[in-house]
Amino acid sequence: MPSTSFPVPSKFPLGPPAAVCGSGETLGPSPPAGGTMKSAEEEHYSYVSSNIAPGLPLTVAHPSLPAPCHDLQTSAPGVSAAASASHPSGYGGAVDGGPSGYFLASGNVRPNGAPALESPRIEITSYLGLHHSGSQFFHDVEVEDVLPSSKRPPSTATLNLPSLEAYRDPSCLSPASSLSSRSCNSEASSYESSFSYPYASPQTSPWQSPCVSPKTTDPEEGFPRGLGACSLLGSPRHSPSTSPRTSITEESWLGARTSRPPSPCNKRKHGLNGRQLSCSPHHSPTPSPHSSPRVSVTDDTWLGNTTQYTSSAIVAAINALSTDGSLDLGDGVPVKARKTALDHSPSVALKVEPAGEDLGTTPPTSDFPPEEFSSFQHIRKGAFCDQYLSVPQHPYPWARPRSPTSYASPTLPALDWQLPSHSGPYELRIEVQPKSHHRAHYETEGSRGAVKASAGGHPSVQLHGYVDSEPLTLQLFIGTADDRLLRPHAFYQVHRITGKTVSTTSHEAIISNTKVLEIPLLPENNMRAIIDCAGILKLRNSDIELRKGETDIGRKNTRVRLVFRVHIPQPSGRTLSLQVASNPIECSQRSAQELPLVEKQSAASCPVLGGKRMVLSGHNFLQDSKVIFVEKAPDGHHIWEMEAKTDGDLCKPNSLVVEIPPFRNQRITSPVQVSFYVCNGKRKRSQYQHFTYLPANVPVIKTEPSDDYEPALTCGPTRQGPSPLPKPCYGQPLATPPDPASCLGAGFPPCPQRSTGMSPPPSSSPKLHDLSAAPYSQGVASLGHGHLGLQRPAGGVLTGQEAPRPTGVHPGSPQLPPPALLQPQVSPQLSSCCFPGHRPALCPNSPSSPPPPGAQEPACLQPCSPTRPSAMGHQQHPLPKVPRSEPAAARPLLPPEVREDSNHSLAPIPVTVKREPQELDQLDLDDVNEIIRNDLSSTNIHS
DNA sequence: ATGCTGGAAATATAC
DNA sequence: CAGTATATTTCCAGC
Repeated sequence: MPSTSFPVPSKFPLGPPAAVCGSGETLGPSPPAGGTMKSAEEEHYSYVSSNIAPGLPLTVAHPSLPAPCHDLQTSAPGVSAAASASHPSGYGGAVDGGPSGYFLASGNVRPNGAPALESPRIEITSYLGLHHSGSQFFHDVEVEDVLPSSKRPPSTATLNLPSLEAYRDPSCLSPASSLSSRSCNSEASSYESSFSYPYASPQTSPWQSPCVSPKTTDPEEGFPRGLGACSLLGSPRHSPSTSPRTSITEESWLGARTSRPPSPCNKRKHGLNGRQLSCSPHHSPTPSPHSSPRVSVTDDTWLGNTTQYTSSAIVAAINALSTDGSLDLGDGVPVKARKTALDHSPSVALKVEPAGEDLGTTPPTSDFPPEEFSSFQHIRKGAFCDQYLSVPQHPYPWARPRSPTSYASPTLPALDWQLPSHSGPYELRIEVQPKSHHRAHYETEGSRGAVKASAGGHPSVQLHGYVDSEPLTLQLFIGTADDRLLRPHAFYQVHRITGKTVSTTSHEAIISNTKVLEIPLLPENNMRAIIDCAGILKLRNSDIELRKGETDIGRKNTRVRLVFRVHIPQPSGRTLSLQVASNPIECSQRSAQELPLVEKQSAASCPVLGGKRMVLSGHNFLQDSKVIFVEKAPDGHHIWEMEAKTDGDLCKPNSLVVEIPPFRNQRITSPVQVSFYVCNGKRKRSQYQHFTYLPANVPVIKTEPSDDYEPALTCGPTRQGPSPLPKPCYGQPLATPPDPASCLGAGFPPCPQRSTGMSPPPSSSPKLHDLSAAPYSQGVASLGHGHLGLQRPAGGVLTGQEAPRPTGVHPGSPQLPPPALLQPQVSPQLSSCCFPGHRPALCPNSPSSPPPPGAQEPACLQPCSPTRPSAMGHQQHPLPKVPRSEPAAARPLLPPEVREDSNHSLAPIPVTVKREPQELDQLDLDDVNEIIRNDLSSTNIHS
């Protein structure tokens, strides 16, 4: 099929497309490629939609849903919108945020979207700013400038790439690009689905736009492919496998990029080298097969080659597109990869990204394939925003007409915004939680299937309170599961599963570098969807970490949450957005087999005297497992640590009985939140579980602590009571998510919505706090600890779980926290920040950069308003906040506790401070510092 | 033949 | 800087 499309190799026409849009153009290209390519059927759904989306309103609602359709819609629009918006604002985030809140009124703009979209375009500007890096996306121009011609051209389209890459991050472009490439590359192999994304592109990020557009669109599927196509180009060599590498391109580009050099790069390269070849710049590498994927990376590198690439890439791409493309690719690529690749060739292409880049730049144009492009283009243009989504989507003929719907809102809230799970009569709830373990698959592997429910079957989500007859679209993406605010996970992407065993139709879309699965919610099904179409794809850490804007590290950052969103059109013309996150899911093979996991705890609280027994339910408990209770200071330091007695005889792999130790201070007058974790050895610790000590005398009533949990937990409803077993507290958890409602809430703090309603409520408020707190805490803690969450103690908010992270998984986060947090959340801000400076990267990175809090915050506030996009709010908070939040969350809490603690005096029990924790923290810190360093260095370079 | 797994070797990183 | 411990990725093989 595709081939045809390809037709133009030039295809890369993407370029053209892009052109269309302007920035979008970039996208355009991609789409084409992708779109076309795609193959398939599956995709088509998407495609269609996508396309539509832009054009159409998503809304989707419509019946169309029926199938595929919906796809598009929604998301896209929203996204786009947002994206666009963002740009303008700044970075993406902003954009979104900008918008307003959730609701957005789409109305305004949206519906048509067009208008709105355009605005978004603005983004372009941004890009520019970004420039290259950022630019990735678009930039054709930019690219050109920057890049050597050779490269560019080929790549041209470039944009695409970005997009692809984009997958996630927006961050920075440039670097990203490289990254992306990698990603791409890698993907390539895998690709298929994924591909679409370009992952890499981190940059893209920025706004989405970049990404968005291109990718977005379709990401996946089609579009993406498009991208892919592009990529392909790039890849040339790789094409086969490597193609992906395209990345190379990127890297090459970068040259600078180098900056990043950081480890990742190195690693990769090495890797490549080692393995494949790579390295070399050119493709040469091509290396081997498999590796190929990686190789790509290597390639990436390399550079200069770009040119070469280009051509070759192009060729490759073409081939690919053509169909199959198979051809080429073949080479190195491992079988699997190949297959995929081929099929997807497009995908591959995508991967190529690099090429994309180039391409992007260039020319696009031309070629576009057929109609589609046009379509796309149109769409895009119109939409803009759409970008994301749409684009890709496809043009395919098939595509259906979309309906119209509604979707309007261009401005859907950014994915890193915290949204409530319920508002007014509506509640988005996860009826069946996913299993706590799901081994994610790499691009180089075949799918490992859909996420399943612990009791068999699959997770299910239902929207309660919706009485309209219009179908809606349920969005699903992979979110983080750490104690910071919920945001798209940089190292994991949702993977659409199709086949005989899948009963739920779905469509992929890429929003701001994050793959989003769109699933129809039909009134006839009581607005309930069985999620049997969602797998989890793991992106190589090295590919993601190189992205410029990326501040998180992948190592030991293997837990995710399924995040569901639904956008409900309101009579007022606005759109109400609800979100709920699942319990955490451990995606690492190793971690799943070795790390203890606490799913439930029979008690959530107990009087300071302790002595009660608590039953922990979970996995990987050993006879010698230890349960450590910890009280953390706001800054993350462990004020008190106590090993609880366990009954070895009663220990089973799935359950552990512990005796709650007495708290160090028997005189507390208010509940104190502490944490505990199960330790199977040095680096084998479970996540932190929340626990609350109650004043001995006081009959405390509050439940707050539990709030979040409570629902879930409830465990100790009373707290004290250890009831055996209560529910699952989800200990893990990440907290929030667990509860449906809660989850969101947390995020938002600001938000009104929830808050409004909720705030008061335990959960909500708490949550909010949590979130904020958490971030901060971490921030504060700076490092390691992070967990401050605990602190919240008072509040009882439990964040979810934190992990005792020995590792530092989040390391980055913690420290970076600020940055990291910022980015995500703040997006807007960041965006803005970034934009201006480009440095998006900087923002993130620079720790220092504290974000312009002011700005952000403001934003936040707005969001807060219920309707609004809380997004901002939280985003901001996070960022700027570090400070703030902390204050808010942490401090509040702290005060009490802290005081007491500090006083110790009170505390009868001597406080024992373990160092380990600290060590851990240190580790984290180190990691963080390293990251920061890298970022800075890269930054400098750029500058 | 394909997709989904579970295992585990090969690598890459962290200590 | 080398060696060891861990974590991540890639491969294999079975169903």
